[in-house]
Amino acid sequence: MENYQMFFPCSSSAAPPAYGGGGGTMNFDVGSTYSSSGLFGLKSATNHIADISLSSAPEVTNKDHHDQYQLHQDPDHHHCVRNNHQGVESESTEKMSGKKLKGGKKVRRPRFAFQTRSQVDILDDGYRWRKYGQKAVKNNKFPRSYYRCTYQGCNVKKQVQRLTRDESVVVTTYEGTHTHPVEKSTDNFEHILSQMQIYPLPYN
DNA sequence: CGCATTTGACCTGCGC
DNA sequence: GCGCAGGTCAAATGCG
Repeated sequence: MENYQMFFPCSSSAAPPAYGGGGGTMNFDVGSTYSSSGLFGLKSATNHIADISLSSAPEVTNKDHHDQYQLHQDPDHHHCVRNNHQGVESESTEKMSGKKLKGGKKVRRPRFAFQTRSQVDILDDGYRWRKYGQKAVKNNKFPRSYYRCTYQGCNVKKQVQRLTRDESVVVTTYEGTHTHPVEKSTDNFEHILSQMQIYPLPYN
């Protein structure tokens, strides 16, 4: 049985900024990403997530380089992490995502990263993903894997990476919004999510 | 056979 | 301009 432990670093001492109302239960107000289908479009997830325990994250701040993932979202800007460039809205140009976009300005899509403690890299969030790349990441002994939702017309992507500092921690970054319902029953995960408390970090 | 994964090449942005 | 790092593509390969 996997033990998924969500890391939502609490920065209780610092009042979170406006979005989502700050603090409280499951209150993302992040425009497209938190769609009607749920968190990151995860309406729910996982058949086999059995024991997910909320945690006021142990110190996960990672000063070395881009490992510095913490729960964050960036509707328009890149915050803690280097989630820069990327995100072309147009479906037709999706293929060019991250590549040249002649004459066009880039529109950044919101991204979410969160950490989970898990033996496995892939959280079964109920959607079907196809791996399209893997890269070694600097200052990290684990590679980062890139996945795309396989549903036709859905251009949601996610990245999965394990932290060097703590091998049991998996960082998942979602980008985009699912345009379709979840493909499997994932009631359990939905229940988990409904109980989560989110404490967004302040941005600098 | 069809679909998913692997993996090296390629492209782009950024910092120096 | 150059090198580095991140992100994507696509051919090859694996698997059911």
